Amino acid sequence: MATIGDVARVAGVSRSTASYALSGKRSISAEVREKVEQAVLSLGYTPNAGARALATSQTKVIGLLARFLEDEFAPAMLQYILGVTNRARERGYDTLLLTDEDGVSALRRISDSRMVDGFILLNVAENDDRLGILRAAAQPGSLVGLPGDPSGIDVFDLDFVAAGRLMVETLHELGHRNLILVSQPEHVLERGGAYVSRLANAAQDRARELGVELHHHFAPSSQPQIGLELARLLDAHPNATGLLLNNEAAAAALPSVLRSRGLSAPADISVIGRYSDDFARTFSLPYTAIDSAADELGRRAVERLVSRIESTSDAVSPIVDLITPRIDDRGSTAVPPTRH
Amino acid sequence: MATIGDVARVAGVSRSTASYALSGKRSISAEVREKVEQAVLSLGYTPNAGARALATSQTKVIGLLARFLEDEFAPAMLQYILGVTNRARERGYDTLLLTDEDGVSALRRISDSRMVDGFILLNVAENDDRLGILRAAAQPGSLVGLPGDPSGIDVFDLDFVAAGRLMVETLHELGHRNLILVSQPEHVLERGGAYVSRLANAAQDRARELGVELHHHFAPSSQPQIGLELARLLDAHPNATGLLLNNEAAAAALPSVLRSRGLSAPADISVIGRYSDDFARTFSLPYTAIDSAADELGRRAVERLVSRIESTSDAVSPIVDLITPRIDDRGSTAVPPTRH
DNA sequence: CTGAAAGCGCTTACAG
DNA sequence: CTGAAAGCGCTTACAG
Repeated sequence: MATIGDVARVAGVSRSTASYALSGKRSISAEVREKVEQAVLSLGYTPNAGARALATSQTKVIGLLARFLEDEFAPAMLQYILGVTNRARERGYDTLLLTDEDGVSALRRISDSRMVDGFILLNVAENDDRLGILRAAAQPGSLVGLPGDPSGIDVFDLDFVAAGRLMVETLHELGHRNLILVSQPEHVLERGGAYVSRLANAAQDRARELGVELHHHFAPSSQPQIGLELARLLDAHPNATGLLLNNEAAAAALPSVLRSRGLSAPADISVIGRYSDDFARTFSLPYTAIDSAADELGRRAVERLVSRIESTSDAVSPIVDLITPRIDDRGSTAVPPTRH
Repeated sequence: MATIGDVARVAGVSRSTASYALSGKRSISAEVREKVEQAVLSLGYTPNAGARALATSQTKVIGLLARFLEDEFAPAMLQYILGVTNRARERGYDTLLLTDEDGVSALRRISDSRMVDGFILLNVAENDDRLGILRAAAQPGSLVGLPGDPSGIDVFDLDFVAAGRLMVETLHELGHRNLILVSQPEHVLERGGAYVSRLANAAQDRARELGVELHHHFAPSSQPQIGLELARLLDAHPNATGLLLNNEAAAAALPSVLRSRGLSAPADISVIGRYSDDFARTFSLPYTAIDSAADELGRRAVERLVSRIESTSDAVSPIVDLITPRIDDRGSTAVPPTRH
């Protein structure tokens, strides 16, 4: 492989001149620039990334820490990952994907060896043990997922409080007064998925304010359990006219549950879910839903991280950026059916 | 960050001795080794990856090229990716995930800049334009997906010919003589997904040999089109007693299609799919299926790549490793119903 | 506007 | 068994 020395020799200039001609970091005569560019072309020169990293202390690589938890809907993760890799590339960065079981030691290993310029952490838990390492690391980081203590770090997440309120308000406005909220399993919460309770509590509070009866239940995240549980909940709350789903598996299972009971949405029951647009397409789910905005969260995390990496002053104060929930109306909500 | 120089100073030895003590590449007195290890611990020393890469020409990173094609079932990709990243880590490698639209230039960019020691290409097409670059690259590569011309490169794929035969044989043995095969859309084939026709042709040939009538159809890969098409096929072939699905969306749509027709598998119709075990779990699909073995393919590709990277002689001849299809019996096949 | 030189942090022949 | 030195391929002050 050609080196900058080869380029310099072919162009008949010094190595420093060749380097400056390529970086544009000092003025170069048109003539010399031309010769250098010719040499680069004829030699097919590309800078050696390791050498450049050593000289500049910049790798142009972002470390992406993905956690794959049991009982989590893994395909959803792909949207976050693509949001990150694609936007990173647009900003001139490549992505090192870290899927180690032990995120703490992966983070330490990559940080200490200076393999990346910054980190993005996915699936951040309420009390995430990776945050201590990240705060002490030499490289900046962005989180996707709001932890209990976000101090000192940039955080991006869906506004689950607003999401819970929005779900209730939307059906309340249509005239619903009796709703069921199906959350993810309780152990997701115990593991640190505080967004589950953020949404549920906000929904409860808003329901109380509006005089709406809200039945909140944690439910399994896999078939066939979730299907059975949905049927049980519909039996248990016969007066409920609306179903709020903060549980992807429940959304996927609902069509067949409704069909087998001879019900349809929104004629018999209104439904609002919370999942990604992509998830809706994959499963062809017909429900109005709050988009979880996975790719957008990934993109924002990258933007912020890159500007922090490239900013000279490191006194930029950290932000917590909660995306305002947006409803994708797929026509599964309506006024409640008139009882007879 | 501490350097090897710091370690040497604290341990009271030369930098080369410190380096050798850590690599174990020459014999070191127990006493010196002890002092060096102490120094490493007290300083929290980790080698700088860029410097090491520059000195050794080894990055300990694998480049993973993933293509996300329209009309492809994206979540399936995640299994391949995890198979690769996890096995790579076990072998001491990290993974650079490349999702560039233009795989050709991504491959060239990463190869020329010496950012990785080898490549794994996912979703390889019949006539994949990345292969030319890969063959000319300084780093070795493994393919997941069999191209038309695999010469000179290690290839890993499911044996789709055997899969087609196996599907037909399994139902033939049970007594079925009239089958429908649902393939992915024809444009998947046109785009280079030759596995579609490899499976279909093998199934056709085997059916002919066994005196089985086989109706082969390309079908859409998204809802609601695929559901309608399945219904149409069942109408068009009322005497068919078995359904072979080489189309993930068809498998996902089938439960509701059967239910709405009052049919059930295997009582009324036998079903064999071809998708990953993980896919079956996610959608809780009840069908017997040939596992697409995504993670196993990823793992094998890594094993081979690593041994090629680390082998001194580069005269190792390339292999084409086709995984023998394995049927996961979920009870959706039986003897055909007796007509009356 | 350009060049000679130092330095980034490692590894590894070469000498002893 | 250990050390001094060269070299990997860049970038960037320092000098002119």
